[in-house]
Amino acid sequence: MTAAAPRLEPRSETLVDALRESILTGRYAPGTRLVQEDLAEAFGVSRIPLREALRRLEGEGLVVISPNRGAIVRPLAPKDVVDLYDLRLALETLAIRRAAERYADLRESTKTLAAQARRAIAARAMPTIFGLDRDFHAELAAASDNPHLVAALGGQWSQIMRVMHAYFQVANYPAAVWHDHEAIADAVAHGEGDAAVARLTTHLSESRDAILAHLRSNGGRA
Amino acid sequence: MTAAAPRLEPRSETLVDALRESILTGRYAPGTRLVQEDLAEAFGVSRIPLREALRRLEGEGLVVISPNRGAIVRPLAPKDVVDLYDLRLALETLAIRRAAERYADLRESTKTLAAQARRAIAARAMPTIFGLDRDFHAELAAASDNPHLVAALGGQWSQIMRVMHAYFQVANYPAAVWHDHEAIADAVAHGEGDAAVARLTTHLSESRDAILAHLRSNGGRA
DNA sequence: CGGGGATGGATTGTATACAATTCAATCGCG
DNA sequence: CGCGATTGAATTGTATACAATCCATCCCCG
Repeated sequence: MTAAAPRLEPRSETLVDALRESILTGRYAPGTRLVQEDLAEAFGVSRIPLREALRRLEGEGLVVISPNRGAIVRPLAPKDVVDLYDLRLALETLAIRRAAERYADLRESTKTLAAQARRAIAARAMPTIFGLDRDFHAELAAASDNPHLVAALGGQWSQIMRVMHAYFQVANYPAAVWHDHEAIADAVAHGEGDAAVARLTTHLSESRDAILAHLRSNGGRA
Repeated sequence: MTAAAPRLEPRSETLVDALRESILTGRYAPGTRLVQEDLAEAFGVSRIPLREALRRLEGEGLVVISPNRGAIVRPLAPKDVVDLYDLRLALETLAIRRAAERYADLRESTKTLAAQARRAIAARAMPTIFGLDRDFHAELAAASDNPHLVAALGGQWSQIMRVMHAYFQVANYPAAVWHDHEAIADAVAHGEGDAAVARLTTHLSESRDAILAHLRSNGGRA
């Protein structure tokens, strides 16, 4: 297992995931210059697939590429946190409204969602928790039956993860998060869009404020 | 001057614009295979910058790339029109709300917007009209002072343009469009978010329904 | 005839090599 | 001593060449 397994997918695919991971976890801090040759050597590939990976991350908003000047990890100011959560609220509100409209078709998946939330309350390992949070919101998006919305939310989620990681390195997930998730899932399952949206609104506001408070106390650097 | 002027920007930059244009205008129809070598020869470049251009268009949702199978122009079904307009309404609603909140800071640009709309009523050339419509909504997005929202809307706009082009090849812009724009701009300029959103909602619904009716009568292919 | 597997052309994926651009440090001139 | 031009290393952008993959066709065997 130490030797590389034979590749099934193109290098640029795995590169995107590896680079994204490195950025989300803060291994490459905001503002860091991403020199193509260095990265290529680090990942054991040539610059060609690496450049494509950077282009895709640019599309996700994780890196900024200036022509002839190279790529940097996108800086992240407190205002970005506010803006991102504002946008996310609008998108997830739409997702919930559409999901609640078709709740009859969703009985199974919403039950799964709520059960997942309840199980998550017991979880402790940080990567697991991140994954569960991500999965919950991804499923919620999928329930909207709007692929374009799903894509838009997927793109934003990378940014959100970056923000959350900066925060949750020190603090722990408040248990309230999972109760919010359960409440949202239940409301959607009963077609109560307004209730679900209301809960989501406070859910996101609290997350955002907690992150902002943490950032400010730490001195929001770039 | 017939010879190519010295390039200022990288080839891939101009390529993205050229390819996007070709897709938006329908020169490359939905579902068309985009063979790298053919395109590279057509544009007089190698495949390397072309591949990067395709990656960026993938990020905009204009093309779909399957590993080892190549790229195609993204298909566009009637449901996509519904989903896109649903998403667009949510995004522009947020833009308007935020813009209306800071209307005091926006006096100049909203005046420009409204004036632009009035001038547009007289316009006749199709490319001009498209540009004016695009500019209006882009300025509206910018007025929100949320760069992430601007980026999200910018990505969606490519899709919208594709949809609109399919429609407006035969029909003409109804003059009502510009009156809607003017009304929206005025409402924003006075901080009346609700009124602006209401007008936007009908504006988009009408556009969407007109496009759907046209698509259905023509037989919605791919 | 009918189906499973080999085979070759077409196409994508990647490495290497080279050209073009940027940026900073240095030099020359006033 | 100050300031603009110059030069060169570092880095990005692109072309060419080659390897890997896919897909349709054909062949062989039942």
